[in-house]
Amino acid sequence: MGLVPPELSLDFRPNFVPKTITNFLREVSLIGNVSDKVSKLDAFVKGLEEEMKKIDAFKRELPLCMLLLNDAILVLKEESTQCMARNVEPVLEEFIPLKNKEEDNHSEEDGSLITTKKEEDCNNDCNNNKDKKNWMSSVQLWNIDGDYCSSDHKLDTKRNDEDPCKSRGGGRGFMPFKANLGFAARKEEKQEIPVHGLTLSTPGIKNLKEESSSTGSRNSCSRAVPFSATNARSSFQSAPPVGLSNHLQQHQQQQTGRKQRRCWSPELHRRFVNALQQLGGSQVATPKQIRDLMQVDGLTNDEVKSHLQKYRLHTRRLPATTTTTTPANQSGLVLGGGHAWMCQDQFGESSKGSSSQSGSPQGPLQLATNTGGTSTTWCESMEDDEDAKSECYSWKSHVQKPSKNNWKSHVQKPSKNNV
DNA sequence: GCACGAATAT
DNA sequence: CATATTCGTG
Repeated sequence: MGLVPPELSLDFRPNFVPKTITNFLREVSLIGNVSDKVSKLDAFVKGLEEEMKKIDAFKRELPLCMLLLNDAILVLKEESTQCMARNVEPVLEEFIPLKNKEEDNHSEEDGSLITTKKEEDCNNDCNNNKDKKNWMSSVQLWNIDGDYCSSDHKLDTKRNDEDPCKSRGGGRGFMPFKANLGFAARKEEKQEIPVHGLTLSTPGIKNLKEESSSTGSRNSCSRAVPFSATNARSSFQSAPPVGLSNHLQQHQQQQTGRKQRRCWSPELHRRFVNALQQLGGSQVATPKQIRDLMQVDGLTNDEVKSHLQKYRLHTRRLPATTTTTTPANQSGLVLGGGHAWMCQDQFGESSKGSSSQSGSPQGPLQLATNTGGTSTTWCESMEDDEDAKSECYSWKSHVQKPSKNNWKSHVQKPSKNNV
């Protein structure tokens, strides 16, 4: 857009007249009868105005068309006016083209632009599917949202299988909403191998640190994806696609030193949340219990612990934004910073005891989209309850104990961890 | 020695 | 940021 050629520049408005107009004026100039001239001019203007209306809807996408039409209309009107005024008719010369119509096609380099086009062409273009299409595609503002929503929805409703890790190029654990914001899309949509996310899909490889350092990517999943270019390096142990036994995983882990990043797919998370509910909430549930309930093969305590930690973290710090904790939110799913947490656990009430939900998919999840990018809007509902319990928590949060280090030195437990 | 939560590293 | 690891404790 910023490339408007001189001819189209607003600065030239008074001088720039498309050839078509020029030719038209030339014709008109040949007419002796002034009234005829005027009527002809008016007719043309009218036609242009009509065209203008037609493309009005596309003005955003066809600014140049609008501009040209507008220019033409102005010029013709002026001409018409002058004509009537002088009753005679000299003028037209000023509109005489410097180039010939024939030049149209090739002349200027920018020629590609509308400069060479006639109004009609322009109009045609305007009505042209192609343009419309472009226009439409460029509108994406809502598209994005829609996309996001839909995909999201998809996940929620059918989340049976695969899941984001695989379906999305760079998918990450939960629903990677943010990712696709418009541009990003282009990235390698690696559709590589079907790494079944679900279950624990631990994607297998451990390209961990090495590759992580190279790309710095933080997409857990993508990282895990076996054959991605970035991972090429770690190919030496191409990942066993799916179910990779713990055994194997461990083995690999040993080799690489670092554990493979677990991709917490929505499904996985769902189970996690489910387990939480059954256990009475994130504040009381312990990693081990959770893991047991989740019944996910290969899932480790540490992983659950880690996830739980984050979960708590997120659920607990409710935006001081007060309010918004409408009861309605209770079963909501919340999103923050791109991740969606399903805080369904409002076990506060019912849920807890009922084992009913264990296997079955949880009820309808609702999304509380918070695209704001701003941080959180965690639905904590239940967490409120928990906050009550958070007593114990509070002391934790009061980390402030600086003495810690000192103690540490004193205590100096040499044991296990050091290894 | 295990399980946790918190802190820190990646 | 999300996840993994480490640390300090009970």
